[in-house]
Amino acid sequence: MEDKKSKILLCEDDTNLGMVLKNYLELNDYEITLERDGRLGLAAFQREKFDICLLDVMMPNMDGFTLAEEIRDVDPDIPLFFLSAKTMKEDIIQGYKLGADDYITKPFDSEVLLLKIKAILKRNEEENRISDNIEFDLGRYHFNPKLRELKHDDHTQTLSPKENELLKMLAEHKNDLLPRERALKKIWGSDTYFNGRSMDVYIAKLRKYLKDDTNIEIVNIHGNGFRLVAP
Amino acid sequence: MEDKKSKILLCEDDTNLGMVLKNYLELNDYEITLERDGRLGLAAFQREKFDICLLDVMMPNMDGFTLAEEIRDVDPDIPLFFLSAKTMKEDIIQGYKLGADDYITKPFDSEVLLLKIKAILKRNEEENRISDNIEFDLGRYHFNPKLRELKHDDHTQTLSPKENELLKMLAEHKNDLLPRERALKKIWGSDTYFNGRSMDVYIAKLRKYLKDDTNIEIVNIHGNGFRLVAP
DNA sequence: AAATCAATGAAAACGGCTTGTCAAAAAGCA
DNA sequence: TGCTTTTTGACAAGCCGTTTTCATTGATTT
Repeated sequence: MEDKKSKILLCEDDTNLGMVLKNYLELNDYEITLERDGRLGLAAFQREKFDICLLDVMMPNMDGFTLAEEIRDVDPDIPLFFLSAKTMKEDIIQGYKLGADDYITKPFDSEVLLLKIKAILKRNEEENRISDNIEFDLGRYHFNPKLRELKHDDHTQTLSPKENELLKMLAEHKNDLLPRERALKKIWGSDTYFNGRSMDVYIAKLRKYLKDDTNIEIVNIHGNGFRLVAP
Repeated sequence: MEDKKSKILLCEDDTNLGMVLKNYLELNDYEITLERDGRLGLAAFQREKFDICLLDVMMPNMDGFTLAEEIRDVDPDIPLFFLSAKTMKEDIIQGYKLGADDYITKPFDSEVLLLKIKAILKRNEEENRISDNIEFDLGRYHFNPKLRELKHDDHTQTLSPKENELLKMLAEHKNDLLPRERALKKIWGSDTYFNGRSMDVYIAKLRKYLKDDTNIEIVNIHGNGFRLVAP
């Protein structure tokens, strides 16, 4: 499994600036989705998985602040940068209130922007690394995501990467809802019909692996997601 | 025992500063490889072995932070110094300071730099002396990487350099995952198709050497790496 | 309650990629 | 030069993820 490029959602209605920035960031090995207004930005966000969002404040259809709220509804943790010509103090304050990680006023130095992006992504990476060594007890089972190992008694099942990631997410939400959309975006990268079907296949596989402890169940919550029920 | 000169990788796009620094450090009995951009720096790093890296932050082709990440991939422990003009935003610097052993702002006093280099190298030398003499017990086997010797009962197998390095990495991660990519970058210099094939050949060789103790196994974790299972 | 559409469950087929293995070629080294 | 070490090439075997198909269940409308 290779290190994949980090994906950036860039919402900017100024086509010139948007394209220039897109090209610049692509040269620096990021994958950019550029949308030209807030509504399109939200659609892109709901469809794909991003590592960071760069939002222009003033855009047609939906402004950057509103878009930020919508995004925060779906993912409370994703880093947000606002790009804005406004130096109004109130705007900046509102930006940070919405949980912005940075508020960048135009014109800005693209090199500095790049370094800020890197800094944020690196911080997030390190946080992920901490949760990398977690293991789970599920009834009679013991689950080690790092080794992709699901044991019980003297049985050891090696999980495939996708099985492993899905079970890990379920275990992190043990006895709680794991929303379909969340899992699809995190593991499959986007919430589409076929990815959804694929996920169902994996749910079936996990159920088979876990069937030796009748106290453990993966319950479907229709139209919403799954819940791993376990002591 | 003879002291070999410590080798320093210096990446600096300002030719003047680069040459001055190179000469100064050479006068102080270090061996310097000077490269003028990030990509060349990485190439040099993969080609030779260094004791410390001095990286300019702003360079053509690949900036110092990115280069640092690449270097850390291959060798997580090598000391890194960043050299940078002062104009950078403090917070960015702060973010990256974590990975760096020092962050030096230009203009700097070369004498101070020299002292810092000495201090770091001395610390590392001591650590290396310790980790250099490690031996491993693997089931019935005893493995001495320094002598490249793998013994069991009255059998002694002398390992080739590559066999030795690979088994050493596996042993350092005993019962844990050794990621493919990590081993490839560290031992082969880069993660390419043919290097991967080569590594598989070596895994097969090691398995053959280790087959006399059935408690020892080198297990593949598909797409991920290998795990040396041993008591 | 019947009809209908959408969401889910389960099995199997397929294509692509990773790994295991053997052997020969190439590169290093004494 | 001979020897060991390492890389390359070819092929088989295995693993994985997606897609397809068909069956089932849940929600909604009538």
